[in-house]
Amino acid sequence: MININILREQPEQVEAKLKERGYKINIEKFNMLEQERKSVQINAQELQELRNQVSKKIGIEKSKGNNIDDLMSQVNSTANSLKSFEDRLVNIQNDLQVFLLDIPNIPNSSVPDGANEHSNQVIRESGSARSFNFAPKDHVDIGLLHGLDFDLGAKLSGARFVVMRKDIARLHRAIGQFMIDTQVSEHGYEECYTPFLVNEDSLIGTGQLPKFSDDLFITKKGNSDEFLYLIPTGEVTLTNFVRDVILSNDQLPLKLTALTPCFRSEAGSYGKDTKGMIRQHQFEKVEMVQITHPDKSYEALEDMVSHAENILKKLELPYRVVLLCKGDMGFGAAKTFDIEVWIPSQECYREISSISNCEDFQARRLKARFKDIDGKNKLLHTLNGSGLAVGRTLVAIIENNQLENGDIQIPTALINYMGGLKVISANS
RNA sequence: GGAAGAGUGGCAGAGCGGUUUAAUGCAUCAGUCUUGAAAACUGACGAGGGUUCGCGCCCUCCGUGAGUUCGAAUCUCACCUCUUCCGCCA
Repeated sequence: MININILREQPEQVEAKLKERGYKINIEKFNMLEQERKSVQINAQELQELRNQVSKKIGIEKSKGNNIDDLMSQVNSTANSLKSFEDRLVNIQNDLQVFLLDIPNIPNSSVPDGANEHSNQVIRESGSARSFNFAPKDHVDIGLLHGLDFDLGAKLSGARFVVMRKDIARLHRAIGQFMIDTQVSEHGYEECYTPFLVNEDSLIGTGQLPKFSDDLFITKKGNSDEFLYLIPTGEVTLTNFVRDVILSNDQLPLKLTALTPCFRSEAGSYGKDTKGMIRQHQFEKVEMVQITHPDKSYEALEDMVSHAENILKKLELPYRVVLLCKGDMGFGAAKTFDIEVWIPSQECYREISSISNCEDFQARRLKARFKDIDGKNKLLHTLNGSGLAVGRTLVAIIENNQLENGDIQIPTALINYMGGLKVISANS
């Protein structure tokens, strides 16, 4: 949620900045809502004050045994209009909230202009795409030899689900373990285990709701009308740790990580990446979250990018770091770096991590604050990023490390996690 | 799933229809004293919002949501969470 005060004071600037990221804000509507809110709120509060004072008097006079009829009629005469102003205030504040919750974050000034991914900037590349002396296969064909079974996934659950068996299943598990171990032991994150089902408040806090309910899976509790959402990312649970919390300065930064499954409906991506593991309804991801002092968040963003890069370096996978332009960023982000890994079969880089500084956008929704040295409560900054997506990493390893006979070479960093296995063989 | 009890400011804990501005203690912060610290003393000390150039004034919040009342932390109803016991269960 953007700062309503900035919207009040500099509506034109806000409008211009949001336009750059492709959002048209209705300033006229906002001004109307604000104007009404103001007058209704003042009226309501004045009547409340009157009621409070008269009620107090009634108590005093009554205890003295005096007649209170006049006071009673005085307060009763305003009761109806008080009720109506109070109701109107609730409604108008609701409308304002809905209006504000719909608005995406304002991009940081260091974010390049541009309407879509074509304007993203490649910051750096690492490693070079391996040259094959045979025609490399894609991970679906190689995976077929190793226990990667999309047909079985479809039978059990439908499209965009997969079953892994044998060495591939183990490799997948090894990747996740390796990643979270590295985040904890080398990068100083606190390991967490969180629920995978969350309530509405949590999703509003991180910005998935109310706007993007289409992208989520909803679960019903038995036959009751209670329901919970499956998390689309570990960001939701980890970031919501600080919802309604006031941290002290010495608790910052909070660095959290978790290996969680993620569930996405992928509504609106029909026909995109239909083959293979790139885009699944269910996948695993190691999430990094940092909760920082507002002065430190951009430093933390750079750190988090390096933390994700470190994983790819250890896995010896070629990748590049991309700075997203204004038009390509997610709803809550003020600045985002994507890390893309080389996928030989597609001869292109594909997103394997996305790391964002949300500044105080989520913190305002979450009421996540800290007590500054001046004793005032101020909003924190929240950052999140993948470190990394496990399924896509598996794809990258399968394809980049394939041998001509269909075997897959295990990256050195994972050999211990594979019980010493250096190659997984198609015949085993 | 059943039974009983409980949810009040950072923590502990009083208040159970009006003169409360939520007592008191601990913790925290500032000051006095001290070479310094501790102790003692003095004072400050929840959150959000409205309005004002500012001092300030005002509103809302005692698990959540409805309700009763001129007036609710206090009464009623529903829900949530926690504790204890019983049942079931990985």
